[in-house]
Amino acid sequence: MRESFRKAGVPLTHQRLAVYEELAARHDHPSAESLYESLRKAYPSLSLATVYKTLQTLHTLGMVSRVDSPTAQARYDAIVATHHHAVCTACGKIEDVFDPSLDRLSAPKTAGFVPAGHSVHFHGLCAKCAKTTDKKKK
Amino acid sequence: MRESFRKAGVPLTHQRLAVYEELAARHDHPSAESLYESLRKAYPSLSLATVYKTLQTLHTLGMVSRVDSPTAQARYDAIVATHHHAVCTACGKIEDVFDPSLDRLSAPKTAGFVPAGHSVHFHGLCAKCAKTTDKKKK
DNA sequence: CTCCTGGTTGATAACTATTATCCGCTAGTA
DNA sequence: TACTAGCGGATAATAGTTATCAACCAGGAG
Repeated sequence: MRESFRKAGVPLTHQRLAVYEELAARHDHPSAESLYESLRKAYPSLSLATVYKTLQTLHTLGMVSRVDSPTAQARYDAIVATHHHAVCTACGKIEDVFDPSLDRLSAPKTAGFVPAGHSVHFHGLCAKCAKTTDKKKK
Repeated sequence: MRESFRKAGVPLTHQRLAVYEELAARHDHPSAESLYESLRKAYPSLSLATVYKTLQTLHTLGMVSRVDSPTAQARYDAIVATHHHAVCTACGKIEDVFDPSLDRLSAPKTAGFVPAGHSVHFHGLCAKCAKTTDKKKK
């Protein structure tokens, strides 16, 4: 934990530790606001902006994951048939993925959950961005 | 098309037709704003709010699908290991789904895409909301 | 232990995506 | 063609998130 920060060269502050510990203790996938509400009891001076910035930092360090898509905007599609998506993490491009084998995934075994459908999100680099990244490495 | 509207009892206006046709003609999963930009050339009087409202209408009619998650807020998770989610469409609750069989999905065959990972989103009703819906039906 | 310095914090303003409001107008029906 | 419920347009309002910037703290040098 402490090492992860040192390795990345970012200071380990009280606030960052507090945000991470709170998040690790909860299993309800809280939003930034929700974390802020919980934390302000123990740290009244904590700012909401700090929670956002800290979550961002932790995310880039790979210590935390985001549940929802990284693009804030809702994006639409005239294709209603079941299909899946490949999202480019660099440019945000969304490509359709048609693969019937993905359509027949078994429903989750979580007790009482009534499944209505599912979708698979692949994330990675699209052809164009993969090439660009390649060039940078050279 | 025209029937879908009649069946649902909603008027088929020029604007709705225009939005749908534009969306059907594109395959880049445009956002509301992006559609608005394209449409305002042919329909200068079109309002952005109308695009939003129309997309919402089309979505509830099942004629259009949203790519991103329905919850606007980003939600975080201290679990970095590969796992999946079951999202309740009624209350927004997110449950973790651990199922190794889902972790080994084949990467998309889209040309040039460099996959980094994937996640499966189940959507449906959680145990609590399924019960509530049941009561309403009675 | 103390000082220094760059990165961080906190408070707030700004910004972006989306939704609500209100009034004039239009699609669908008779 | 006339009627009327619902829609469209313009704008304000809202929610979530990010930018700004002065004051402050963590962590290394001395």
